[in-house]
Amino acid sequence: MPTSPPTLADVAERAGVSRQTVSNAVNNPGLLREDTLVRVQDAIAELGYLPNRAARNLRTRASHLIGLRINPVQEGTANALMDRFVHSLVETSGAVGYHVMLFAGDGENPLAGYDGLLRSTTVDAFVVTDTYLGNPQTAWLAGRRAPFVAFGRPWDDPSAAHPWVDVDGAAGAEMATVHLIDKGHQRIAWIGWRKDSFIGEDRRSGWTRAMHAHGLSTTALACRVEDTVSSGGEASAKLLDEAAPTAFVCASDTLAMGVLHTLYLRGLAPGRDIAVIGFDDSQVAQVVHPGLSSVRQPLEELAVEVVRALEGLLGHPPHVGPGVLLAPTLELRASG
Amino acid sequence: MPTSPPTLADVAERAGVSRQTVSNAVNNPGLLREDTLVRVQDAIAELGYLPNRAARNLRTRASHLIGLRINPVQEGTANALMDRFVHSLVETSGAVGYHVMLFAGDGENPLAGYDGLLRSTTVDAFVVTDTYLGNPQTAWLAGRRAPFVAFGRPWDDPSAAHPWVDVDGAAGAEMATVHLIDKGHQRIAWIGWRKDSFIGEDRRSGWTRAMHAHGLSTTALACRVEDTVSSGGEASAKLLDEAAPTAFVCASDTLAMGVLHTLYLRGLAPGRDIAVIGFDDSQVAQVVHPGLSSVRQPLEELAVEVVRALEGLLGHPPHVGPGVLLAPTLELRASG
DNA sequence: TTGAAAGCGCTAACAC
DNA sequence: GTGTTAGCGCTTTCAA
Repeated sequence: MPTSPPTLADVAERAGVSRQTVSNAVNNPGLLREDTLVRVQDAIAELGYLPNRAARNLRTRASHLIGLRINPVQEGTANALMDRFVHSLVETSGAVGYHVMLFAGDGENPLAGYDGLLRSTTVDAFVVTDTYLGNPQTAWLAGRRAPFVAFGRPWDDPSAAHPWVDVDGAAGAEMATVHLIDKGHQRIAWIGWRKDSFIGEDRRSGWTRAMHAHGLSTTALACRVEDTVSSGGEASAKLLDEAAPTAFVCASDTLAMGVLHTLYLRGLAPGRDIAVIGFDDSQVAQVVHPGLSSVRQPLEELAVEVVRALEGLLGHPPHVGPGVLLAPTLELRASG
Repeated sequence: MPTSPPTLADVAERAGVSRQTVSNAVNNPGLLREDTLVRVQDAIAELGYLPNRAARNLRTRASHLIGLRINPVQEGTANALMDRFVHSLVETSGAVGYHVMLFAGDGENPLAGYDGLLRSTTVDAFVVTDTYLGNPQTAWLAGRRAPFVAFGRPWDDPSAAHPWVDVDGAAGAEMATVHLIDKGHQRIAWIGWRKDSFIGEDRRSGWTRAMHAHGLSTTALACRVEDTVSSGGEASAKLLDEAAPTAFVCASDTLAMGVLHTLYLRGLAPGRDIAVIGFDDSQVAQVVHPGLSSVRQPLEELAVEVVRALEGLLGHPPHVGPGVLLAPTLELRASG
């Protein structure tokens, strides 16, 4: 920068008022007389004044920064929620004066990073996303009375008092299954994650619910595997051999890609011979031939709710609303 | 938070020294006598002291924040560089005491956001990524003497004096083409972007170079289209009809997915009948059947160079090194 | 409605 | 080596 930016004092001098009056013009314009306000605002505009963040942060004991820990990209999977979520969060929080600051998780210790940022008052609050890991952060943060909003329900502790926002995975799987039933399918298989995944079991319950509600049996039509393409491929091959399903609903697009792979090897056409629906509406689902139908999480809407919760948390007095559960949508393409 | 965190004064009192000595213990430990240092460090540890960021920022006139503008996710494409790059950047910059702060671009005005963050001294520097747009930011930032590092060469102004880091797209396309030539292909087609894309033309030149170096003709084997799956599909269909290529090198994985689509429709097996190589090594390339070979950008290494440049820029005195051009790698899968 | 005084927590400069 | 003084730019009393 050529020279240091103008300060409150510069504006005050130019407008012929005191520094406090300028501060009021910025933060409580209602307090000023009309003509004074105009004069100060003119001076602000002429000088291109903007309050110094560090000074304001020091004084108000707030950084207007939201901390978000990001994990390494999972190569070889179709997982790409974060990209969309992060962007939505940045947009939404920016609109109410907050910025998103990223920090890295080291995988080993999920708490790493949180503590330091809190103690150094670098961030005002956190958005915690990887609540599926068994969730030590949320408990720890809650114990520390640190403000945070979780993307993900407190599965293991329904009485948890922190604000959260989540997507109704069961409703998503149910929607996909009902759609297939409406198209005439009766033997609809489920390929999901291992039983220790709350999210996986939740999604699976939507499939079960839809099947049973329509008087259809789920026996031998489900399996639980690792979230990899090859697992999805093997699971679908086995199911095709042993249970002859006409459709698959999967807990992820990654698994669904495995199913498409198996169909391809067997000369079966997705959508025509066998229907396939994935989960998350990843870029992969969008560009793969012939198009993979998928349950799409409303991440934009979710970010709005997260920011709303954040505002409550950081308000005076702080306010914690009830958890918010959003309904996903079904993106239909040629596969289902 | 239950109570406000300890300050320098708290530590000083506990260690029986002055505040300045504690500050020195943190920032210039070499200045202290051994036993004093130990005493202060003990007090720091006992209290869990960490310097208050806002105060330090105010005093040192630095925020230790790097601004990164992110754009909306491009749905329907395979573009996913940012996710990997952002993570690498966060990790690398975190290691040297910087955090990455995100802000949103509004698409309309590419300068929006930059100015305010600069004037409010919210960030120390920027990392500018979307230099392909015609690049108004870099020129504007340079004119404003704002510290920034570009991911992307100053295509339109080779004399630009700002630090930049880029990936050698021509080398990537060349590598892919040479690989195909080594496998015996002679009629290798190029599907690239429209001519106004510097990056696209750069990558294309690698294909041309490899072909000519091996005495192969490029006539009628290239086309330039929009970066969409359907464009890639149509272009490859036309090329197959009119020029009978045995292999395709594409400027993006998105285009390559279009090629795979065409091959599928014609009953041609990728890799066996027709080879296909994409660009960027997206998740799509990794999970699609039967595996899409792709040129992979070394984003981790790139982030390291970006941070190195940033450190130079923010050092005393500031130092601007020459631009850095990194070589991509070739990820081979069944398609090529 | 406006201004004066104080201080957020820290570090740079200097005196001891 | 260590302590003292001053001040970064802002907002929050409180007085005028």
